[in-house]
Amino acid sequence: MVSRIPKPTINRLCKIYSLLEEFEDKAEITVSSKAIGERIGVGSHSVRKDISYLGEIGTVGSGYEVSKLKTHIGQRLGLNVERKACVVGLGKLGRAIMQHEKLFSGNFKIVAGFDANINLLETIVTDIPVYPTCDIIETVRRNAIEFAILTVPGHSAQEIVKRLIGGGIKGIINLSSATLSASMNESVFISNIDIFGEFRFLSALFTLEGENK
Amino acid sequence: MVSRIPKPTINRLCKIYSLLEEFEDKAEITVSSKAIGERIGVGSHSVRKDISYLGEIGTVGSGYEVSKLKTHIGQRLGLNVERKACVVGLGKLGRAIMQHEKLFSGNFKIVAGFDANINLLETIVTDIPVYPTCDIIETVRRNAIEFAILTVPGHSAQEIVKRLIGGGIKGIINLSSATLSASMNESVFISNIDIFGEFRFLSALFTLEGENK
DNA sequence: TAGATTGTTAATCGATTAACAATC
DNA sequence: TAGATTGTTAATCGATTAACAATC
Repeated sequence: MVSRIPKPTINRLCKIYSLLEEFEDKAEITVSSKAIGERIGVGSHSVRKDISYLGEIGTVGSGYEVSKLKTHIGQRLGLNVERKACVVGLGKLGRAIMQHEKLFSGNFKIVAGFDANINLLETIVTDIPVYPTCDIIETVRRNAIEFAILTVPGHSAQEIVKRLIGGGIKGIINLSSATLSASMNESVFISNIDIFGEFRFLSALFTLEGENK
Repeated sequence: MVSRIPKPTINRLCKIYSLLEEFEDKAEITVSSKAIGERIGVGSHSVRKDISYLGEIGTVGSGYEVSKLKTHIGQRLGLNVERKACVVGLGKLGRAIMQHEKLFSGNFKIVAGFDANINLLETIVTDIPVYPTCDIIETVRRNAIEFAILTVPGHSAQEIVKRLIGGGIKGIINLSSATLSASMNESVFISNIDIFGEFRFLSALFTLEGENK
């Protein structure tokens, strides 16, 4: 039996997967753990250890076959499955993300947008259908939307999450300034990304530089 | 001598700081580690441990004084110092961030924008001065800009970073799909945030659910 | 063969959690 | 006083790093 995969490893495997797409475009046949490590910013041991969670995939002496490794990672992590997503909060940031179609390489598709401001909805020009936030539960359920990206003001984030969960959402990327966490009985994955908070963090690291490595 | 502060702790202290701003607005006088923990999604022990890196600030039995704790965190992490920042890459995402002035509560100020496309620059309506990317080094240096946010395509990220570092930048938030790392001799903090990669990560977590807690 | 590179084990490192004495 | 809550120590947990035998 293959053991549980640690979260940091899952994260790196996702990065490796993206990298392999790039190598495939360049028609590279094989790649070594050293080459991968240099690109994603970790040591070659880490890369080998991470990949070893998927089984024995490499060839001693010559490295990994690009297409084979990509297939293994994709299958194990379910990265080849198409996922439907929605954006909640159609301010500048939300609209920018909704229309960033190019970055959704392959398996993600934004199928709906939501905003509390009905007047704003009328002004949005896009192929993607947009709805008022009161329709979240019904729309998410009807379209079997699995993931959501939150770009609403921090104070309304918690309420929106409740509705998304009510509609059966499976994962949420929270770009609001609020820190959200799923309560015990709810099986939803929440990833908090606070871009502006990140400025503070960098600023703090800089202040503490020296004493802190 | 106070020991080195771990990175996860620094990150949480930043979150606590934001929270304290909120409590201050609500005119709360004191707050307990339990209350803080509930809001940032960690246990009360973690909160106490984190705060204890700053010294003995709380009062046994009644918790922490909001304003006192905020002052301590702010001073130690340098969060009260005003920082100048710039945005490189003025596509939809970059413009959205540049104009998100409201979220820059207090200590961050975006003083410049850059884009490689000179025609695009002409069309941008904003109070913030914008420049072609070839002016990065000179502009960053002249204005003593400390932080940069990168919203350029992945393939040009590395080249832009070189210029930013050439201008003396201290921290970079990288929102491109490329994973960047500072080489040994460069003292710059880089934070990689791949919003679209995060979708993959969530999708993988969901796929592995059950076997992986 | 000789050089390269994997997969795995063991050692190290660092962070989180638990528990509790101290005390307002 | 009794209840609440801190700061700290010790125990646990998990991830990273180092090293190397195996082998193409």
